[in-house]
Amino acid sequence: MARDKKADCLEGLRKRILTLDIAPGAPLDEALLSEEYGISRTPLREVLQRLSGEGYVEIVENRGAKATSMDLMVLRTFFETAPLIYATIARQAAENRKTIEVETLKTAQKAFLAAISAGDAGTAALENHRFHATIGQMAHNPYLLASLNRMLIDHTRLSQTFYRPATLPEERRVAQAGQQHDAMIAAIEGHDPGAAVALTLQHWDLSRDQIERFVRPDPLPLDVISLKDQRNAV
Amino acid sequence: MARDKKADCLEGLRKRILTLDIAPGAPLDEALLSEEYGISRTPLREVLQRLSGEGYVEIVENRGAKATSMDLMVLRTFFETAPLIYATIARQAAENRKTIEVETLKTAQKAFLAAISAGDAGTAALENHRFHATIGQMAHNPYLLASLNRMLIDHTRLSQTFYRPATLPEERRVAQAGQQHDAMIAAIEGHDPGAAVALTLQHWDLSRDQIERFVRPDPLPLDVISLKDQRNAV
DNA sequence: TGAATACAATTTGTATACAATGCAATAAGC
DNA sequence: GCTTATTGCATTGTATACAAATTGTATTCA
Repeated sequence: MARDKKADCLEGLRKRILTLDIAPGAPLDEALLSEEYGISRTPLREVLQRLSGEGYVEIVENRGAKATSMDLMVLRTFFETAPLIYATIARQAAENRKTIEVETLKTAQKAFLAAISAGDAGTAALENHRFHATIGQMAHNPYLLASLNRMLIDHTRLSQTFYRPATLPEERRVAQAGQQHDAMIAAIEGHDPGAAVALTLQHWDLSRDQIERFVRPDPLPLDVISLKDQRNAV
Repeated sequence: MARDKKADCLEGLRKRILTLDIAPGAPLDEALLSEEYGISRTPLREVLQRLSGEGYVEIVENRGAKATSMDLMVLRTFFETAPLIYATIARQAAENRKTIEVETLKTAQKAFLAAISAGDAGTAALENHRFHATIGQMAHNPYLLASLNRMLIDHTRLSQTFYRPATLPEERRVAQAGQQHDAMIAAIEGHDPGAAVALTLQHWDLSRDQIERFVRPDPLPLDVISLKDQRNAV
């Protein structure tokens, strides 16, 4: 299996960053990682350079690499920019997709649904990432693709909780996301840019609401010790 | 001067690709370049990886690096996408610019005008690149910045002839581009997103017309040998 | 006590030697 | 004659050893 260790390392680090196994801002130790993936530091450093170009990590000279951080201002920008990029990519995917690419997209969707059914949250998030990255490819626009791929990194990291539904309404939203994917496939396959854009914006709304719940979760219960007891406690 | 050879190499290769000194699709020989910049292959390869991430070069495993190519379909996409990215970046630059950044932009513009006055076409193109990259920074949108930087690479390569005006109308257009820059600075400094967008679209129109003249130049004269002579020639 | 400095330890950056891969030219087989 | 092997060469990929830089710690002196 581990025939191409360098590729494994590249893919492995991508996954670990996307799933928050490596947290935003966490330092990446060259010696440790090269040991872990069974390669020397030279190719590992090339992997880090590449990940830096893709937006997964940030490298500072003489001070090593970190997983790309997500501060408040960037988050704000993320919400601002996502609809524009996603919608434009969807439009161009519907316009420019090749027949063979639709099959790739359907395969990604199948894997996505399977991961949801299996309750495998990490895999579901990664397969969702792959689904949207595939649509990005289908737009055949290298310029916008650069933006999209950067957005998808943060989007996947932000939506980690999405595929671990705790309540019935959450579960329903996950199922709805799966249905929206199917509708998007149909619009893209049918060369219908208008529908692709509309569906994409709906999909974004669903995702955005869920992310907001992740960023601003319900506050911890105040009444574990009742307020009255607290007053008398000291 | 050549204290940090690696940085020189990075910057040098960027410039050579932007000025078409290294043509689109041209292979980059590791041994040759490392010799040329006085560094070993290890850091040179890291430079190439980085340039790959920035969109300047394309690396194929076991087959080396090439300057990113510009085929017909990509060119079409370029014209399609540029207004959207440029306008959106301009809007956000006007909204989000910091005071200190305006000075940086003015410095870039000064260098740009100086290069034009000096008739230094290569430098003018590079300084124009720097001007627009600076506006990109000022938008404080890492997602869109990825798109913008990729567009600017191809834009600079396509507009190489622009700053080498051969006729009076061309010279006038170069001067107009300089004036538009000044107006854009004012709009961004004045926090006027609407004006920034409008000016940017005008600037794009000017640039697009010039690029079209570059891509589709005037046909070679047919009457060097008159048509009548041609008919009788064979 | 606190600031400054010298030193040690860890980490990053680079050069070189060697292994593996791909390409091209030539030779063998149908 | 055309396709298919084979061999040699050129180029890319990797490991290791070493150099440079940064960080943390201890020690000295005001």
